[in-house]
Amino acid sequence: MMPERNQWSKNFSEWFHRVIFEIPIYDTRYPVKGTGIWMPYGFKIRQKVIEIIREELIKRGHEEVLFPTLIPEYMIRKEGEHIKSFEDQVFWITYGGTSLLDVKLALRPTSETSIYPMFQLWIKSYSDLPLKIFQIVNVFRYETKATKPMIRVREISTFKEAHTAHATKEDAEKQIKEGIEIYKRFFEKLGIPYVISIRPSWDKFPGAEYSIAFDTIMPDGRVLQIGTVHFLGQNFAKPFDIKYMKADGNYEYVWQTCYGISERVIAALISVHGDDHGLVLPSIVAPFQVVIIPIVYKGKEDALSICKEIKEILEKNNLRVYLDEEKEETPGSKYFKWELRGVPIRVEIGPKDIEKKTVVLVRRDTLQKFTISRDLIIEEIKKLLEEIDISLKERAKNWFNEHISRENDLNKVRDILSEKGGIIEIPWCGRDTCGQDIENKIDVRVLGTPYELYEKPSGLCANCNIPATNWIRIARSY
RNA sequence: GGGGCCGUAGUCUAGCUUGGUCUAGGAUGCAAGCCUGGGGCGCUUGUGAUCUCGGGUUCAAAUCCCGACGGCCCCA
Repeated sequence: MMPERNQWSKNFSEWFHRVIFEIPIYDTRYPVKGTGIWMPYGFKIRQKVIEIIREELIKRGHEEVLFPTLIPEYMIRKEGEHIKSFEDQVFWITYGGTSLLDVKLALRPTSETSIYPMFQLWIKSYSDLPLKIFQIVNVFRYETKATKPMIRVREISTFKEAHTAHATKEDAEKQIKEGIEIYKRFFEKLGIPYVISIRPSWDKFPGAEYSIAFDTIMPDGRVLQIGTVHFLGQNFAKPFDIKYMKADGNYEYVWQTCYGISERVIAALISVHGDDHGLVLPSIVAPFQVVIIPIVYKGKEDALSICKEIKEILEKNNLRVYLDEEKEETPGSKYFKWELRGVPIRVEIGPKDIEKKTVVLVRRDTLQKFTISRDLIIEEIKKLLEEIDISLKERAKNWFNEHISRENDLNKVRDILSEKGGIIEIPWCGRDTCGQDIENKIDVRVLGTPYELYEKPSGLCANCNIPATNWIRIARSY
């Protein structure tokens, strides 16, 4: 019987708290608002996710670096629009020991202003370009609103930011496309559905020419931004004086891009695949892909040795396996525990199986049980893992698509968003004032216009009735 | 930006309105033992809270007041 998704969708906030706390993945009890601790199981998931994005970036010519956490005040203030927007969110270090610092130090809220002064030193000629680097670090933002574990935090513990510099505008725009491709592959590997939108001008990254963002839909219908790609033009190159010498001996400012993702991706990963029993992890990120539960009766302890043999065989075939040998815990209790943790496949081995040389396989997504011959275990498990991964992605995709629609009537939009949430596309005139008017009128967030090719709407703007020029996506968001 | 709610063992919670019977009750967890073991078994015993912190009111504060810290919700 397929596990239900009632708690998961109707009581998502509670569901989320429960799974991250009980598994445990993330402990929120640390006494600083908006911070938390990655527990071993959560850390393993995080590690897998990081491995994937790192590999994708390196494959496409990015090199990993590590910058300091502290940014001197004069540096963070160099780009006007940028600091204006982050001003209220910066944590400042004002003391060194007992003495007041002459130059205040910011805890990076993001790293443009710490990285670009070094770009200025590193980039001399066109042969230094393109420069493509990334780092995975923590960043700090003084959130004033209510914080939420992994989703709105004051210390973003897992911030992957890539920064690139190019000789021409065209090269930089090509880089934007590559950044988007990298993220698409990344989210597809994790099975997280998304839409890509060009953010409205009033919501772009401070200092950018334009911003493109990936959004997913959480089980409660609210939208979560899980990745952003920004075209910086020469907006930072000028204040930071990042110039290169062209072949003809003249100097030109570089063209830049940056793109980032954070642990919100992990929140999304955990959420989109879950059900009322807990997590369901795609095999690519599951800390354990298989858990073995021995069913040991008194006087029939030989199940354990067979379990150990099977564990070894599976591990030799590059599977991540956990054998739950805990003696005090009943099998039933173990089933619940490992279902909560989202292990894709459970193997049960008891006296009946030993007698018949079989094992029982249970898949986490559907909870279906199969009895198979012990000799076939490797093939069967590999096949089943693939099937589970495919059906997880499909289920997530289908659910996502059911939560995207098109409407013309703003009142209806408001009703749909408060009932089931999701993303709604409406025809729009393209004017900022009108877009912001929509946000205020029905208390929603404008995600932006579709990035991927779309036919244009033919009718009138859903808000102001002048001819529409594009679709605009709106949602309630985190 | 504005308004509201909450903080009691690891976790969830009773008690707070009307201060005294609270030596703070329960469930769950944890530990030991018995019994079990193919879906959270049962029983026994034990463990665990200076009632978030600081200040105030009072003969007396988990309970009332103020502040800080932390958690949550709603509105713009």
